[in-house]
Amino acid sequence: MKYTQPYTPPTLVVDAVIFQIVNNQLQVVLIERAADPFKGMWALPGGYNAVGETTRDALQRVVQEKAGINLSADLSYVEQLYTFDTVARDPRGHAVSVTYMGCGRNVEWSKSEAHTASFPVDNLPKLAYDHADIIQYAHKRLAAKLTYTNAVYAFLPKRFTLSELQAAYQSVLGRELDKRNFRKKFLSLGLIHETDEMKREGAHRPARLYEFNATELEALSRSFD
Amino acid sequence: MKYTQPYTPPTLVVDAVIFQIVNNQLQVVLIERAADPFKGMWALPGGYNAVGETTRDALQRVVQEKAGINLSADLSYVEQLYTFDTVARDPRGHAVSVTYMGCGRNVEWSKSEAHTASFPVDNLPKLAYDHADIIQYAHKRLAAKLTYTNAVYAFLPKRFTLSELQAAYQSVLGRELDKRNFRKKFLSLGLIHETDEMKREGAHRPARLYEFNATELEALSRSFD
DNA sequence: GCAAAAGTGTTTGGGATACACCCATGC
DNA sequence: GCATGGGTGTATCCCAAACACTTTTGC
Repeated sequence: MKYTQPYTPPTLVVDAVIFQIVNNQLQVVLIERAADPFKGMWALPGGYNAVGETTRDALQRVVQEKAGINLSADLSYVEQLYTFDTVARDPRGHAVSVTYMGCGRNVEWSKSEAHTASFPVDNLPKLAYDHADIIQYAHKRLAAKLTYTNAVYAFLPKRFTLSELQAAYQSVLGRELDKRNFRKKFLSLGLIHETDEMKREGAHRPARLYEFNATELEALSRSFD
Repeated sequence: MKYTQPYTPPTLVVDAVIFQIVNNQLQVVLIERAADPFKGMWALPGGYNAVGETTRDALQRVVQEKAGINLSADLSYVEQLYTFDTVARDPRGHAVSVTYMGCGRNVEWSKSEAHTASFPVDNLPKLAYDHADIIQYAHKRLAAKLTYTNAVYAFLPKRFTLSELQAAYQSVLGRELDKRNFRKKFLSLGLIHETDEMKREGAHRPARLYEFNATELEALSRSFD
């Protein structure tokens, strides 16, 4: 059966805000636009959503095409963010963007992708479209998410030290936390368990390595912070 | 300039979850479908989003057309919820739905709209499409929203009693709250102020009427509950 | 021995929870 | 005077916040 469609739909696009932490800085993966509009400016990886594919599938495809990143393989957490739809956001015509946010660590792109790079969220280049707004929105959501879920796991290796965990929080929240209170609180949440492995690195006392009990998103019993 | 569009976009639709509280029950406004698919079943008011109109504008239009409700006039709080996009959600073809949630009180529709009605969220009729999922998602989000924002104002008249306020919370959260603790906590948030007016009704002590300081959404200093 | 990060406890204040009775009114 | 909902206070417990020194290692 065919839709009796009285209206022409707008173009549908998807865009990805891909976060990772590098040198204790929260960074976003961007691509440099090769063509107009906004040629030479940086933008979120994104592209068209065709009929018959979900936005999540389209995202996977365009992030692979545009940035050489495999979403499912490289990002341990992906969620839909918001749908941006102001009529003038794309100068070529009305394009509705369903945006996603993803978090990973050491996100890799093929070397051929010379126009892919990762920038600190608090020091972004000039951005195309309304992408600066989208990133700001994503950052706010991410910070909130860390306070009431176990989402940090997405930024960390399988085994990690408590200092690394705390540093991840600090990078996302943008402020310092008290070491003793942080450890006490986090350990009391029961999300992680210690391993018998230590991390020894540099001229100082080795650090105990921990693991998450679950690497799927779950709500915290008491919200953090 | 014209898009060089390599893909045909899916159909874009908008759907509204309109909440109100009636007899201390959280209810949702639904319309009875007059045509296939899902003829005779109930559904969220919604419809096509044309190129050139924002989803918010399309929502306003279709909610007026389908349910005879004026969103801006009748609902004091509206927010975008989520975009549902599974390919099979509409049997006629791939339709991506940008959904919104709105809250109001005594939401009115014209008498001619015989196929519009309001149902308790915990006792819904058989619903078309994936609308049961959408309502469940909206309800969860609404409950969360009440705990960290002043969003309840949308369900209440300009002046209201503390018992009415508490009842609104209870209807949304689906559980009882302690009267003394509720009042102490809510008053300490500084969101409302008392007026010199009393509500006298029935054979019992009159109740002090209160007003919100702001009727725009704001975050609570300490989260509620 | 010294530089560097890991690790560790206690005190204090404030808010969450639990809980029961008197007040003002209409009839 | 009685039925109905409005209105009020206290004690306890847990958690958040503030805060500084010792431990283990590599060189």
